Amino acid sequence: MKHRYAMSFKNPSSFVTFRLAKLQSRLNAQGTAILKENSGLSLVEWRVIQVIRMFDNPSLSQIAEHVQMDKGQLSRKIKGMIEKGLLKSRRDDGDKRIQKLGLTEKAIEINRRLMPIMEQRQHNLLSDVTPDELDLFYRVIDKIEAASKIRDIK
Amino acid sequence: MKHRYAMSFKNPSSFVTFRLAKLQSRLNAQGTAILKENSGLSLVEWRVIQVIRMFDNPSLSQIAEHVQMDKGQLSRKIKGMIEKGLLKSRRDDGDKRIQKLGLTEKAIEINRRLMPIMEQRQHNLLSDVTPDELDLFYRVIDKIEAASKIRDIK
DNA sequence: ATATTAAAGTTGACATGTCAAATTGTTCCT
DNA sequence: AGGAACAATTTGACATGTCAACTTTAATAT
Repeated sequence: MKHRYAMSFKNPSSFVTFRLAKLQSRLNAQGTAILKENSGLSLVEWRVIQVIRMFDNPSLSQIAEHVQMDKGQLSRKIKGMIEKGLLKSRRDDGDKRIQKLGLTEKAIEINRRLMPIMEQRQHNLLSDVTPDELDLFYRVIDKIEAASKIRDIK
Repeated sequence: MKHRYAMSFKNPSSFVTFRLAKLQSRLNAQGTAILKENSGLSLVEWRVIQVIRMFDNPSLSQIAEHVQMDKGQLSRKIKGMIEKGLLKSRRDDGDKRIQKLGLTEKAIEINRRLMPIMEQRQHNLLSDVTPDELDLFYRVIDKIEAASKIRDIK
């Protein structure tokens, strides 16, 4: 179903993208601060750990896909995380290009400690949002994301 | 009204922040690409122009507030935009610390050309979202943003 | 089979973002 | 008035993000 919007653009937040960017900026700052207080992790490191934890020894490319992140950046990040003793990698048996990534005990331990804090944060962020609203919110996000993948703009 | 969520966290998108970060990453890439094809502006430059256009000769701090951006970064960005002939600044008559920023003809011209393209983009992004859904979407964003400002986490 | 094309990951160059300290001008207090 | 506390902006140092080229291995197409 298509909709036509009478757009006024009286203020910059008339652009969804603008509004989202602003929110994102706040959430990043808050998330970074929480992680700093409670661990030595950066936001990206936290996200990488979540992805590895929730998927089965993903490859770098798969992680990049899940966190929608540049492979180059991720490559360096992961190297750093291996040096910090958070991740371990082993070559795939079949395809020798691929490195499968897993968490070390240290990362699992940090995650165990951090998880309740991050869940609490989520709870706080959503405390005024009803479950129905949240459902719809996710659905709209999906729609916008789907639309953002369509190549032609003009 | 407070809600308690039974959170499962089976996949990383169980975190709203995660889901939003991923969307944001896509939208940034798309926005940057569109601006590159149709102008020489970066995303931040585009946003700065919108803020200046929609408010009355704002100061650097006011812009920083509206785009939720680091003042240091903005300071450099604005210097660059002045050099590129997009912005003009004059010292405030009363308070000599403040610089009031305005658009040059060049920026106004670029904006005139870009505006329909960016509106079209917004239209495309939202084409599957009903006006009601969009309303709610904005309301949820507001709630999350409000919650993100509350200092105490624990 | 072998040549072409493509995928996974790495690297370098450069733009952007973040944080804190420094600078300059204002305001408030006594 | 004189100084402490503050606000607006700038600067420096350093982390992160982006883009494109490059290496190695795999898949595909003659």
